[in-house]
Amino acid sequence: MATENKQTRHRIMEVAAELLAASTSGQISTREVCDAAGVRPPTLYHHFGDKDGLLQAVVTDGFERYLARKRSLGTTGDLAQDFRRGWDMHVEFGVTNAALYHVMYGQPGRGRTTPAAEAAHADLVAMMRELDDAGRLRLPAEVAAGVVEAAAVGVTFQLIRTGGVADDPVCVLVRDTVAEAVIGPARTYTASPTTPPLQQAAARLSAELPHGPIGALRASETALLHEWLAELAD
Amino acid sequence: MATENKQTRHRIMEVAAELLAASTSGQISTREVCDAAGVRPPTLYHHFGDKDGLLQAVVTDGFERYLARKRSLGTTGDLAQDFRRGWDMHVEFGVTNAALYHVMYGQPGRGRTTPAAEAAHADLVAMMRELDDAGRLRLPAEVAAGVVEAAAVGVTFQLIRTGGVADDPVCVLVRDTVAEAVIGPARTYTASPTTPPLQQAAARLSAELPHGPIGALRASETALLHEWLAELAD
DNA sequence: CTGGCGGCTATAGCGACGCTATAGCCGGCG
DNA sequence: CGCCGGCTATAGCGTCGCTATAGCCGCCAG
Repeated sequence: MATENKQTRHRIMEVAAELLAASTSGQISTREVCDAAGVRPPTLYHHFGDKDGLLQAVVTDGFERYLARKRSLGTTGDLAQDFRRGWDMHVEFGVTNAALYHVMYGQPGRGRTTPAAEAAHADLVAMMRELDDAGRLRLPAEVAAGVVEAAAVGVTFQLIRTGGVADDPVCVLVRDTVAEAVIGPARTYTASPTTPPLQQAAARLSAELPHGPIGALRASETALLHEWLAELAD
Repeated sequence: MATENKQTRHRIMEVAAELLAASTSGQISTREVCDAAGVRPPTLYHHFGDKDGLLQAVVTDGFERYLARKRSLGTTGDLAQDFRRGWDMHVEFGVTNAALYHVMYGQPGRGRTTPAAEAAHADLVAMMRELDDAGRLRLPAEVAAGVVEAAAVGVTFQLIRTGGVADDPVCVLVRDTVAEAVIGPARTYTASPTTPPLQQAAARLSAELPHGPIGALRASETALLHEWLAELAD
């Protein structure tokens, strides 16, 4: 029982994360954490100070694992695609760890920012700086990071509320809209080689198809059609 | 002391709203509400059932006042400008009533939606329908409402966190970006009839497009796409 | 006038919460 | 061996959301 310092601390965090994930209300009590971890309250408060300290430790740990996984994927070479992948991973983390995500971004206090949220913000600013260095950013890096963060957090909360998943059309739509507003075109160097017939046909129709209602299709439907054609031509 | 039913109930709600606005943590206790209102706990629970009932009553009342004020402004005649004004009012309500806004949209429970949030959603869908009827919506009304809601709530939370105001550049940027993505240009009545090149392109894509899911499109979506292509090629 | 009736409120208290003052365990070091 | 310091347990404080019970008081029939 001597040097199980780290072990006890780690076990408490594990148990707290499990209870938090299993909780429907997103709230846990320190007492149930203590019971489940086989520990008395003073031990918990010795390691984490107070309940908020425990929650912050749990969410920071979970988010750092997510960040490590994200970084381990490296880059695809295409900054715009890296952006989309980063967005999707952020949303997926929030949806699969709804309770933790609320601890990160759902704190009522004015001006409060959790360590995990600050880490996410720093990571985002770094990506924006990368885009800026490549000459593909349409806005100052800090403003762009603010735009992306606001939109991504909003979408994630929405998906949590509606029980949606990361490939929800709303999520993809907002993601690509924000991407287009923030990221500029790649350097002219592209010159897409050997476009498959399906993509050619989609691009051709996209060029011919007017915006607004046509035939039996309403304006909203042609708009969605344009969206799909862009997806197919990509 | 007889028929002060409504008066007592109303006073409790007023006191609760004040305490909630004055609270830095965004949390209030039923006991301090009772003390401030000069009332004992059973009275509070008689009128509101439980603490959540009180909070919902307060937030619903505040939000209904906001909705009434919004509707009393009428329309400007320009739907796009109405959209921007509605966005700004929503954000302003959230920023100036941060605690209430967290009760509306910051509930951890999966799939939970508060009455006030549902009212806001219904109002938004109505506006999107109006845009659709005018032929200026690029997306189905429900999808558009989801996009706008996610972005607006995200921006509002962001402003509350950072202590910003409604005319923050990030807010305006996201607002106009979303507006451009959702709202199309005013109708021009060019009414281009289905030209042969369009029909050719539609038929060509229809031949190339497989049945079943492809890329980001689900099977149901490709099916609908095939339908529309047949419509265009007709 | 009066006596019951029913809606609203107060008294008092339950169980659970976050948190802690205090003391005891126990391995490492002189 | 003794003592010292980090970790843990016992027990409890004050507060929380909520409620069982009873009493107040205007209202209406008798």
